[in-house]
Amino acid sequence: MSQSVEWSVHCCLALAWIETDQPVSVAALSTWFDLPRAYLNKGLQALVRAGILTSHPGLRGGFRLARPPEQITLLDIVVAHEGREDAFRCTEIRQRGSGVDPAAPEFRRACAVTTAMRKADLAWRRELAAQTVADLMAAAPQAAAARTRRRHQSLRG
Amino acid sequence: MSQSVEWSVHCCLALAWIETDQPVSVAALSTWFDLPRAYLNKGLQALVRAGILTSHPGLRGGFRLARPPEQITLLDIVVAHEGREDAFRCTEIRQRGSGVDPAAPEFRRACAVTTAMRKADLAWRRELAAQTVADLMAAAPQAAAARTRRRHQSLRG
DNA sequence: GCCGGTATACTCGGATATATTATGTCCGAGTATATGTGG
DNA sequence: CCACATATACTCGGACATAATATATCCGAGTATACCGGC
Repeated sequence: MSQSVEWSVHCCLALAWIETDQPVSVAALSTWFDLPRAYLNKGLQALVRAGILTSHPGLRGGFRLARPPEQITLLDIVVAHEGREDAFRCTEIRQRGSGVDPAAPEFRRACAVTTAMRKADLAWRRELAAQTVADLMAAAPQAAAARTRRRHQSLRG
Repeated sequence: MSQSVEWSVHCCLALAWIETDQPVSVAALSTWFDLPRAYLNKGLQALVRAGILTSHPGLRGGFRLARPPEQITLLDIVVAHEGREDAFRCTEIRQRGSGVDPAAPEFRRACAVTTAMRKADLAWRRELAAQTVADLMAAAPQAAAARTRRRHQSLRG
């Protein structure tokens, strides 16, 4: 899985802990987490396209959460990066080779292999969808939230 | 996910349906499924290293299942290709940046983000481990098994 | 007819290219702010 | 002192390189078979 997913989740957490409407620049976030600024920006753009964040150009610009942390799931963030399609791609190799009629009734039903894989994929997605950014905020230690707010304060000073 | 996973599962199904101890060459398998022979071989080698298949060189050589279909899970096959580690890689970015003491007590506990991701990963693995090749044999239409056996017969003729 | 040695055709296995994707970098368009100027 | 035009510094956004990985291919080492000659 893309590294950007991890970065994005931590950035969303930080933006949620700030508890303010003023945007946070990618420069600040990249400094806080010691990440390559330009590439982090690329990842956050994906979240903007997915409607998870909103971006604001100009001085004092940056990124904000597009909606409350309770309404942002891990699945949302993962899908923003990896896309909505399953990790397992069925290419229907059961229909390949000579002497196979693609119109045969047996192919009306989905491939058994694909069905099994999709079942696992759905379980994975179900767990991701059950965890919101707000849940992570509650699970993380208070020190993490405090550190984020401290860092945010020291921006203006 | 690697394409080889799909190929491997279908090959294991074929080997199970054959119901014989004589090995099947990668040449035959690649013909049956219309796949690149050499690259399919590479994928099956991974299964051999994982102990799922056994390989037999020489004339009339090929691949066999190393154990009964009931004892081969989808997780076994996936792990043989993708490795045992989680798709999500935690790089502990919570500890990065200036003014963070890596020895702080808060870091004794696992990263909340990683924990959430791992929970989803475990659910995925649980579903994969619950499905054996034998289960797939039962779920697939009889026509698939029959076609495989027919193909195997026509090898010697 | 039977046995043993040998040639052979076929097998896997790993070393070697190519294509695709992920990662990383750079610079420009655009905007909110700060500043200076005139009223 | 206030309003306004302007300059400016800072923002994101996408176009452009590089590294890593997945995909594909080729050729060699090794083996079970088939063949052939000798007994």
